[in-house]
Amino acid sequence: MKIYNSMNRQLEDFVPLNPEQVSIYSCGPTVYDYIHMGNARTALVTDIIRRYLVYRGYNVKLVQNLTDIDDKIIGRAAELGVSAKQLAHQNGEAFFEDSQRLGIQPADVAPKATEHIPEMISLIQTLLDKGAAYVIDGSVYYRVNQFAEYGKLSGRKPEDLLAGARVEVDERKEDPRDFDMWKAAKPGEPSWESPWGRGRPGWHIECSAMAMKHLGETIDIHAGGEDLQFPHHENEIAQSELATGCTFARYWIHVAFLKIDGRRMGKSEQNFILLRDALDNYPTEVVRHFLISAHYRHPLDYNQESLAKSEGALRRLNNCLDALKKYDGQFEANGTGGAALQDAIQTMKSQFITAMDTDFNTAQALGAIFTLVSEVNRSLSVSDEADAPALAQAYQALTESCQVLGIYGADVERSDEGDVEQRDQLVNLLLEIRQDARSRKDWDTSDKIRDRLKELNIEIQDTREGATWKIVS
RNA sequence: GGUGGCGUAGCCAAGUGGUAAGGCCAGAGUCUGCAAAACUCUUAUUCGUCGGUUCGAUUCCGACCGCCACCUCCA
Repeated sequence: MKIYNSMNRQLEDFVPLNPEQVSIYSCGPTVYDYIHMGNARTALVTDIIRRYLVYRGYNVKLVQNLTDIDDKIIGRAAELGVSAKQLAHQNGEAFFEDSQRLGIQPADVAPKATEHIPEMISLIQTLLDKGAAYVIDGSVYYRVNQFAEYGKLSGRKPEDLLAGARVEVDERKEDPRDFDMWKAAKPGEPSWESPWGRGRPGWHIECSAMAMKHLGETIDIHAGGEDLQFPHHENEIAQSELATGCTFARYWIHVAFLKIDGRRMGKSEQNFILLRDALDNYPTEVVRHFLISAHYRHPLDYNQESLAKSEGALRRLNNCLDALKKYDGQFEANGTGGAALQDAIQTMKSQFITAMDTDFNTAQALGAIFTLVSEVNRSLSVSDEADAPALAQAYQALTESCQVLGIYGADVERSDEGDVEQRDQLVNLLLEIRQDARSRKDWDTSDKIRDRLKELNIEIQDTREGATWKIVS
């Protein structure tokens, strides 16, 4: 298995530090609002990496943090007239809810910054003791020139950083590159007691402290949006590695940006798409398919057309899987046919693994899946029962792969079981009556049933084996 | 200004030093009382432009054009 490590800007063999358990830290959202599609992309990439590692036999411990105290939260809370704590709590809960709706499996640990203040203070103190930090007016700054490797993740040289005309100059800092780990409290803002007076943690120290607390001094995979590479991840490395003397993270994964209608999604552009809004308009699997239709290191554009394409692709997949379902488990059925299909199944399996093994190439993996879908449809269209064992295998191979990607079977049946059963019986009764009418060539009655059911979002399909129906939206 | 990335059919998107996955759309067909749905088939001598290396490049190198991201809070 290979992972593109942004630390070295190349594909590297993935060898976990501890073969018994792969550790992953994923930078979660700052909970000043509902999460948007960009957050969702990063969270989904992490989810799929984790699912795939599990599929490949690894145990995985995933930590995904929530930044629940920062300037934006304080500012937004003030606007809304609620406490920062309350706002962060609400949005944190909403984040879990939205993630679940996207079919993201919960992290093993979802630490919150405000619940790790002692760990952060302790880490800051360690850095102060090592001379890698200094205190000014109750704030603590990291002394970047104490860390010789600063810039190694983002590939930036000190002079490049210093030359940046856009760096905000804080005259009190020794070096423009220095960043705060502890911010002295301002009146009216939430604050915590510390050896340097009341204040709150800086953004970067949160992740260093929480990652190390829950995963140890060295973690296998650290993931986040590409915008976090600098300065956030760079600063995490500086803090953590200077404090422990160990490599902080062995593989750095950066997820490319999601764009909206060709433009960068941003507050200033007024084009934020919230995940919950997308999920109100499209099924979970469609949104997931869209998000993995391009490789995670390439930009992806969110627009109606793209989502419609994913809808079409999912329809094709689901039709195939629905048709295949009746063969589920029939491995021992009679018949030796389906040799070509057997080959196609093996090809799909190996292509799927090759694709995912190569830096989690979900787009390529989807290609393998859909190639087999065509193969299956072809086999199904000749409808040779001798193929049953091969079709059963195809069903299993397909659902297994799709479940790694989370594009099949994620939806939960929401309706009450009893009602569903009764509805099914009623619809089947109508179909029976319609069939009687059809055998009398009473097309008026037949069409009326079809049309009226259509109005109720129940679509009848006349096939060779008789009429079937399904709910459409 | 510095750093990095991208440019593949109508659209989206994989990919490889040896001759272009997959999806959507479109066209044709199968099925059907009609329809819808579904399924099948077809659709890039060509991978931004121009050079170079090579027996051979979309794939490597160089230049150019175009687009984008980061350097500031941001997934």
